[in-house]
Amino acid sequence: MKFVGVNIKRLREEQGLTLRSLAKKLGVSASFLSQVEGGKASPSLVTLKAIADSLATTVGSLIGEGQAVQKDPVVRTGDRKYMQEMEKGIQLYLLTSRDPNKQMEPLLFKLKKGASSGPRSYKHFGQEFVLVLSGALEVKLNDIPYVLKKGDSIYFNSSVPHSFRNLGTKEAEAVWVVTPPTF
Amino acid sequence: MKFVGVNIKRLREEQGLTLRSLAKKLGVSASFLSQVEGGKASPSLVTLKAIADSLATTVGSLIGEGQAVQKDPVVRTGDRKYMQEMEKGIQLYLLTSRDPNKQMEPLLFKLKKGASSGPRSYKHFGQEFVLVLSGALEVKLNDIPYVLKKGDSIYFNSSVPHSFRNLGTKEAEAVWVVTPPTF
DNA sequence: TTAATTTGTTAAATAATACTTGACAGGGCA
DNA sequence: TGCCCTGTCAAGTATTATTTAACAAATTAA
Repeated sequence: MKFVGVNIKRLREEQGLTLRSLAKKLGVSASFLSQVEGGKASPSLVTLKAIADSLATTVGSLIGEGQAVQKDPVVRTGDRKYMQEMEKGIQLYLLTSRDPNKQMEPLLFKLKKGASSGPRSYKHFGQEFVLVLSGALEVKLNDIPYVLKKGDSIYFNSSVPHSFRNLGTKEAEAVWVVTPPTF
Repeated sequence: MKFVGVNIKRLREEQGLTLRSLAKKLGVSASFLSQVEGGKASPSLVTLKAIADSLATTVGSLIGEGQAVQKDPVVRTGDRKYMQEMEKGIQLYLLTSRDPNKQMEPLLFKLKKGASSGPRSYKHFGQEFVLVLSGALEVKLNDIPYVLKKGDSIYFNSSVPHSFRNLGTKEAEAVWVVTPPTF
């Protein structure tokens, strides 16, 4: 796992840290850190976590998870790819092109008047962010209802049971960003 | 690092995999996998990566990165916390409350007429998503300009040099989601 | 200039632990 | 009953994570 090292080295240098100073903070030898950076040694999970914390980043970042390069990064209003209706009256549009290395999945979420999603059983870990663009949306987390109007937003863990419902009298639109990507 | 194990176990069971079948796919012993799941042993980085791949997830997810529980998940339009002007005429508002375990950072991005950000030197790894809510925005990636109008969106790696500029004649608004969080 | 620190890197030794083998009890099913 | 499969544990082995110590090159101080 050499790619771990180069990232550590870059971050460390960017933060003006010396090999020894970082090593001291971590409680490991500078020599070992050097070997890790050079790909000549591979740290244990706990040390890697300590390194990530010290550099104010995540283990995932350090091992290069989600480092895709997009060819055509833009999705135009008219070119949004439509997902199947997940529930009656609920439409989803992809706001990015397909890419297995994406870290998040931005979607446009349209709910017709009265439409609601059943309580999604959590599939895997992750987090979600929703910003209401128009209309009114009720988001339930653990059966606790939150009413969101235009401009309101919400952030939560995907692991808590959650559902959406359009409360208003017209269609509701929202930006919905999920991590990690599921589509 | 016990929390690694429980996540593996849950995912494995969700996918209907037996301890031995998964172990065989990974090339490790079922016994060892059991110990890992039970927190009695800690896998090496490469094994953990293999596990993550086999379970169609990420190492970050497995070690529980970004598994926060938010107390008050909602941010109202009026309660958005204002960030300092990063550049002249550019305003940032937080769309979430502070939480060290967030995986992404959703921001509201307001650029006055003519405002532009200098080319951000990349600080660390990550990805960004921008959706234009009003006005027109020029995003430059590697000196390649993309003009985004209302409803257009863009997704790219933070590591490529990028900058923003308001092309229009009035203020431009955009949702800006960054991963991992920097604020 | 010269000496004294501090930088990153390497080789070899050791301490730790990742991983295996083999055996066990319990459950499902013929 | 018997057979096969499940997950778990103890003890051993093999691997490797980590340290110690020494080095050359670059910096800083005098």
